[in-house]
Amino acid sequence: MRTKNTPDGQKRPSFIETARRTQLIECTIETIATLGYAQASLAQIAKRADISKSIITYYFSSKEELIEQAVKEIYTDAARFIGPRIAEQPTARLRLQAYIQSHVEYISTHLTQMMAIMEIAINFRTEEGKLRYGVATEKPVLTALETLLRKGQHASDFRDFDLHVMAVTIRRAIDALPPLFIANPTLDANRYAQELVTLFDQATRKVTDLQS
Amino acid sequence: MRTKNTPDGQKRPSFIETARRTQLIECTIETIATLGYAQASLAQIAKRADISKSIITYYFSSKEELIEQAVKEIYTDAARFIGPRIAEQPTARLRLQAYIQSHVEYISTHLTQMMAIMEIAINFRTEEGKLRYGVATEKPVLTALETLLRKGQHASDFRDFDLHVMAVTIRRAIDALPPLFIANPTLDANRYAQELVTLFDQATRKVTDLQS
Amino acid sequence: MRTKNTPDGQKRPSFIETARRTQLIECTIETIATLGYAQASLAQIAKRADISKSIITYYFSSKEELIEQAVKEIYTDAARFIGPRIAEQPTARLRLQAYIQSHVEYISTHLTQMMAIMEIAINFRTEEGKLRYGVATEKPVLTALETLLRKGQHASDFRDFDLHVMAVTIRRAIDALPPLFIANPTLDANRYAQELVTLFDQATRKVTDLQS
Amino acid sequence: MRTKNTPDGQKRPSFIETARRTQLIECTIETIATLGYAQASLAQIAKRADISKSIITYYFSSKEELIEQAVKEIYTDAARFIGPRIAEQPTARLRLQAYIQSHVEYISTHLTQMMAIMEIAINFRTEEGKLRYGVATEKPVLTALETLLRKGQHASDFRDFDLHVMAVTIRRAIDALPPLFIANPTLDANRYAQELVTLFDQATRKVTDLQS
DNA sequence: TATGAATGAGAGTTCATTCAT
DNA sequence: TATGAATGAACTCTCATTCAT
Repeated sequence: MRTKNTPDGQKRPSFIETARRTQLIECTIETIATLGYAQASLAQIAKRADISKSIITYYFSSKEELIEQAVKEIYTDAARFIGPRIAEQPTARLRLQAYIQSHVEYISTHLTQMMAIMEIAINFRTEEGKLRYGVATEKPVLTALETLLRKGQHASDFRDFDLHVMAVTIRRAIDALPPLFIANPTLDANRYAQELVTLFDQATRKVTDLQS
Repeated sequence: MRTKNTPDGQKRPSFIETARRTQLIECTIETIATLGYAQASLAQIAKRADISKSIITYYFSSKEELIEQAVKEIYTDAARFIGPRIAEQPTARLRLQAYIQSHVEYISTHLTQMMAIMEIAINFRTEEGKLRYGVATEKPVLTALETLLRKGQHASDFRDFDLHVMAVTIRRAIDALPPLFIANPTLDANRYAQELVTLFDQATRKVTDLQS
Repeated sequence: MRTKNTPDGQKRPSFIETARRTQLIECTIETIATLGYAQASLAQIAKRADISKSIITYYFSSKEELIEQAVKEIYTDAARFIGPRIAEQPTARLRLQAYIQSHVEYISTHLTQMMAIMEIAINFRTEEGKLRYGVATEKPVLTALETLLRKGQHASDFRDFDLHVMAVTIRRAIDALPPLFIANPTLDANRYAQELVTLFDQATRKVTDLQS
Repeated sequence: MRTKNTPDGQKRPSFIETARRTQLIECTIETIATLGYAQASLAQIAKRADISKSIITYYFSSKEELIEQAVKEIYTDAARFIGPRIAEQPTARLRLQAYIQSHVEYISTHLTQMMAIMEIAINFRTEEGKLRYGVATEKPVLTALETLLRKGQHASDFRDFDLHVMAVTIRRAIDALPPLFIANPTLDANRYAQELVTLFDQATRKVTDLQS
């Protein structure tokens, strides 16, 4: 019923609709991040938005759709920030550096979203009981990172490590951040990023490159 | 009603009680690992144990206690396996190596328990809504690892990295394994461990040590 | 707000109003016939009409009124078709024959309406929980049929059966048709009508009339 | 969870369970008969039984199962009464007579059940929206009646009418009774049955048989 | 004239927990 | 020691209706 196409083109969502959907997605993200996935009932989300429960199902056909929209929103925004920062680097080594730095920067400035998306990734299941954003969903992300690393190996920037192990380790190092930052708000994101950069720079380096 | 200490002495748990508690804890672990934390209702756990739901609340004062016992059980068993393997190593470098290898070995042979404990860590909250096994709970684990690393730095085995960052990165690299092994049962644990060992060996090394 | 009579005269409904009301009644009939009474929510009706839900409550004070109008519409149209066909027959026997034939003919060509009206008759209840179109509402219909039959008895066309039993049986034989035709579209309406005519012709006949 | 088979045989339902299930089925039948299918929510049923809503889903896995059990119960009981009364008759004509009489007798003494089953037949839909006890379900009933009639035709007891039309007409004449009896409790069931018997006796008779 | 926005009531269902036996 | 029985709270979702524009 919401935002449907009409024969003569597309029905633009009204201002209020856009505002409400945005508001509801934000409240959903906040609620999940704050209370955890399991406690983020429609009632809690509505309470946070200070509206009635039914409004949510008025703008979203189901809780499932609401959460999927939230995920989409978060991913899109993150990709817009991070993507270009990596792409503009000329070498694999610099791209890996940019990969880490841009992720840390984005995460440290979007803690709520990052907590929410992790809660969702871990808990959101389809009707058949399988994780909606589980290992399979992460695959493209890992593949992209592996591709970056592989190019580095081909260019002799990197040593001959296992691509998958390295990619997973980098990803998990990054995913570790949201709870860290939330538990310790004074944590210095730049320093943390720099430490990670150095860590993985050494980890990926050819031994001979370290000489002298 | 449950075996509690009384001022005048101790009431030993009966054989049946011990057996039941063990059985229930195992079933809880399996259920959480298989269905996920949210789906692991008392009904599901009882179903898996092929007993009535009430038995659970007879032996455990609440679901909360049951899960806490399960966590305790898993931690204890893991520590018994891993602890000595690390302690017997003479140098920090070897201890780190043993740390990674013994963790990977234990995890790859206790996937159910590891999945369960991760589900619990991520989802189990107190009544006030705070994670019961969150960052605070992990602190001792991290501290121990940091101590290991610090000793290595003092002994000039390791370079001068940030202890916390390195410790977190190692932990997350290890925590990544359960879902990986479950999704890909043919994964070679030894190779994975060796890759991680090499990765963090290089990451912690002093540059000059790598020469020639 | 809706066309109501005022003391000083009458407010004629506008063209648009008439069109809308007709459209909405049609869509209501179709929806009820297709999805069943319970599934025929205002949302479904509006969807079928491709308009907003609110239009319905703009032109009809409530869902109750909408359905009552639909019933009225269906009854009126059916009566216009069937009434004259019966009236023009000279004898009771022929009128009964025409009664059955004209009903079967009308029903077989108005299946949607007939399904809808049956759904409504069976399900539509007042606020107190009583059927709005239950036995009481059917009474005039039965009385008319009973009158026809009584005249036949007085004219010695018919034997001395119980008027009410015969009338009810004839009505139910006719009411049975809509689901039959819908489930089996190849059903021959004329043959069915002829079978019913013969059936009730024999059922109403005096035994002596059947001789020779 | 209810009444499950165990390896060593069958787990008999407890006395209370049997009593509750019986009670709940009865209350369901009464509620549907009284308030209509749409108003017969679990809340209403529980209210009538003076228990909490959850008990219903404790004994029945879903509302669907509850209703199916109710249907089964009603059908079984009715068949037990009616079946033998028909079977014991030697000729088709007498069997048809017994068919009508036993149905009328059973219906007039089980009005609540008959109302309920009609409500259910008309309204109970599967998830796909199709009637659970619709035309298809009635087929065996009609087929049995058609078989009875066909034998009568073969034995030259009956004239050469269309089997399906006659069967449907007889069924509908019988199905008409529950609302009639409820609206008019003083109605004489025996007289009604006798009228129907005569009606269909004449309707099925060969013309020549009526001579003399 | 038309509609989007919003709501509260109530639907079926799940669940941890209590209690009597 | 074990369990069936029962409950109340909370869950997601549907719906007829109201209201401002």
